[in-house]
Amino acid sequence: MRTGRPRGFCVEDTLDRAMTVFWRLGYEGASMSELTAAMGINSPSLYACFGSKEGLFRAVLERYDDRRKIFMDHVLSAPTAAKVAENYLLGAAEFAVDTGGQNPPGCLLLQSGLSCGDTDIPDELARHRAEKEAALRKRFEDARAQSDLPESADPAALARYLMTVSNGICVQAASGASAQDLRDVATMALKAWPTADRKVGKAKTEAPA
Amino acid sequence: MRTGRPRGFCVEDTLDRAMTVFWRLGYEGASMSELTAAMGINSPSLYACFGSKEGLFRAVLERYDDRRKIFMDHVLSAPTAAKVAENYLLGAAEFAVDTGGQNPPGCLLLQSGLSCGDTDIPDELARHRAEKEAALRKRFEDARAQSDLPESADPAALARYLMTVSNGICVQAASGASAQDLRDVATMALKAWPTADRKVGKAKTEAPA
DNA sequence: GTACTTATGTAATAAACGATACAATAATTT
DNA sequence: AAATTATTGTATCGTTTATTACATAAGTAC
Repeated sequence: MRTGRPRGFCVEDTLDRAMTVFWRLGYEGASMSELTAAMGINSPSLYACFGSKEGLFRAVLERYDDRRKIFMDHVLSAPTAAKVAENYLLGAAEFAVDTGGQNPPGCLLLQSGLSCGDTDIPDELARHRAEKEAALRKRFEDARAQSDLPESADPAALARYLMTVSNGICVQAASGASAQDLRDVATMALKAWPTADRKVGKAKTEAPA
Repeated sequence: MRTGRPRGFCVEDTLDRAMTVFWRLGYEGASMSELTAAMGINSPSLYACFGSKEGLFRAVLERYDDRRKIFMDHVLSAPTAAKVAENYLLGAAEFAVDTGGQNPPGCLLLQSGLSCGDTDIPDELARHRAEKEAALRKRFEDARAQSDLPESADPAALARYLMTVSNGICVQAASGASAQDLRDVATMALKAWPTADRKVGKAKTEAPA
């Protein structure tokens, strides 16, 4: 068994509390004293466990990703590309206003460091966001290969579109938009989703669903 | 005339340089030493002129608004609501990647302080964004009153939708998206724009101006 | 029980932060 | 020319920042 004095706190719990602080105040705005206070530990314990402030933040990011992965897996497993898009945007709308736990509305990947002073945190966050976009793109490539999307559709553009709206939704949530506001935005954005190709010589209008 | 030793620098020039720093590093990430270095003045001059770091930032915001107002006036003066939406989103796409001067891609109203430590900067920025949204909403209310928008259209929801996409575009730009990427996103988002109501038995469509 | 190993709490570290005191300077006003 | 007034450069203020020494505590291994 592991020797030495056992750790007196639960790593996951402290990460959740640190996440809330980073989320609310941003990476730079979150001071070590605020973090240790929220986590209920002293700084030496924090440094022994996470190495540095940046190390703590990366651990928080990893935990955040774990949670988002559950959501993304659910989204990506939808039967059609259109349903993937719908699940993603409506899910993002719900997620953005869900202050479950004590997290502020919005998205950690945006709030914690869209811009930053001395570190490469913004790049790191952009990379995480790009990963989500890549997952969507791949899903849409598959969909097109299976004729679930028209040939004229551009999987990368569709994925980017969804990410753009999703990020916008997070910003709106952080600014105080309501759940219904964001659902409406998501629903409207989905109206732009491509339908089957229409070839020349065929009827160009279609009845609304 | 004004007595005393004259100021040795141009206020507007220094504001532009400070804007770049805030834009790139965020409100908190921008240190006074970095600001004074970029502005080419010493801290006493800065404090004499702007009062404090926050005072400087608000002056920068005001200058930023002046510039955006020119853009918004142009957008709002478009003849139809649909054209307003198109000008706004495509304009946002151009603006977001335009690093004219030395500004980073994106939008100051997002990058400089989506989250922040000790000040109410995020609220202040949200208020500025809300003003833009309100201007759009008002324009769409007028449009609906003039039957330029269907009666079923919700001006507030339309304005919020555009702001959401616009904010998302700014985030994408800050993450390195290309101008063409963003134009494509804007174009796709515009596909969701409402067209004339179709009522049963009555033709409500009208010829475009 | 003694040695070893890891974690904890207190207190302190150097560096950076935003903000000024002060004397010198450069203009207008009388 | 003397008095007044605002700006400038240098150098520094007290705080706060992230990060550690160090002695003590709490476990396992022998």
